[in-house]
Amino acid sequence: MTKKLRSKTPARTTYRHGDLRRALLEAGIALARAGGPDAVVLREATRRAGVVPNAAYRHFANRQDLLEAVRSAALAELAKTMEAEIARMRRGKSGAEAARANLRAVGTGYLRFALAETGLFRTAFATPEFRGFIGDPARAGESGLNPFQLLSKALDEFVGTGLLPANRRPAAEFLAWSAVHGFAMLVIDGPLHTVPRADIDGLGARVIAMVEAGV
Amino acid sequence: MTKKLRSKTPARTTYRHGDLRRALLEAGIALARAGGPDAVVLREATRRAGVVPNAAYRHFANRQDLLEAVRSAALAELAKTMEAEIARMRRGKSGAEAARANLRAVGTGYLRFALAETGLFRTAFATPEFRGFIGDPARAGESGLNPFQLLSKALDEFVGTGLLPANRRPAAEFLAWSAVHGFAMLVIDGPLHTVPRADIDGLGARVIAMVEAGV
DNA sequence: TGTACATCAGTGAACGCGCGTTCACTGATGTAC
DNA sequence: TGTACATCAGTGAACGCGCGTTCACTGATGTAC
Repeated sequence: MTKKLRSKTPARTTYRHGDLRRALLEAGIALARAGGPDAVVLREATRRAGVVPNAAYRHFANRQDLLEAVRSAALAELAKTMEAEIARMRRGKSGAEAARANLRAVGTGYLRFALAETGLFRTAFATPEFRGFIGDPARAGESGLNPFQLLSKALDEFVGTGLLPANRRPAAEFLAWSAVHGFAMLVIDGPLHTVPRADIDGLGARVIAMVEAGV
Repeated sequence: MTKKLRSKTPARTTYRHGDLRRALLEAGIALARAGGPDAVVLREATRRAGVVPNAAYRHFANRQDLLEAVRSAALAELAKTMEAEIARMRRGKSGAEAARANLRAVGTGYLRFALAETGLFRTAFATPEFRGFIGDPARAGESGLNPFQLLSKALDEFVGTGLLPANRRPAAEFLAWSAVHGFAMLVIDGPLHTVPRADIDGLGARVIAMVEAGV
């Protein structure tokens, strides 16, 4: 089937849309970016794609199905942000120094995404069970690892370079994740919401230091 | 799809209800307990109170006003759970030992409430800004301190007994809170949801230990 | 080569849903005289 | 003491809202012959 590239603008001259699935997904992502998971409204996505509401049912089973696709995209974007931070902070380091930079980058990238793309971040985690989060390759970044796997890898490296005793390694992901995730929530939705960005960055660094020291 | 419970009511014999405000608030709390903030539906609260929907407007300005009242009640309950844990764990200790027990109790009580009263916990924090959370006496427990103040006090005691250098005290609330809050989220909504309770308690203790060690 | 036809993407219209909220009312109650 | 009356808690009916979803359709496209 030949795919025609069409703009996302509603003015369509052909009867067929061309790539409606992609257009709906992108509209959904835009909605999530602006307003979080509840803003991913099927009718609004079709409106933005310049199509009648029920046309969406040719490409998604229902609203939930669209939302899941948006979630996957959000997780992949989170992974990419983390990977970029890792590449940046790790440059020119090796051994224990690199391992430290790596773990910090994982936390920093996570926070960076949470603060810059709040709507997508909330969408990524807006589901009971974080379904499929751990070990779903569809939600990965460039490296093929999803956000959870990037964290795991960073902790493995901590053990490998002797920064973390092997007996404290199990489940350490959840300690680190708790601290950084909780901090993100306090900033996004909570009492730190109105604190200036520079102070937030400083506090974020202390959270990550707490993880390094306490894990 | 969960079936919505329509509540029947003891038929009223008088024209006046008697204490409709309290009845609506309690219905709201029950709804929040069972289903979180979105479940606090004005019409359902009036149904449970055995009253016509618009009767609620004699006692609350609107739905949001009712929700705020429910939120306050939820925060007060959280404070009480924390106070109970503090009383229990602190018994017979003094000095640094008491300070440690106190901080642990703050974290443990917070987690205990989050896991036992998930709906109320989510309701308590279901608002931009956690409005009024820090320093609002209406949301306090028996001691007159709200949850945030209980944490602050515990950290002050850490400084007082020499467990924490004074220069690291500022904003330490947010480090501790991040870790424990994030952990609660991972358990309630996240990948730890299906982990057995005993393991959760063990992990929770490690989170709190991480805070103690890393703060 | 042209053309008949099957396929299926998008249309048009309509649904039921439960919600929050507004309006004009009714009737029990407490109080002033 | 009784009674008129103001107050205001709760009633009854109705609204508009936007949503997700279903149904029967139309018409552009690719392919078999």
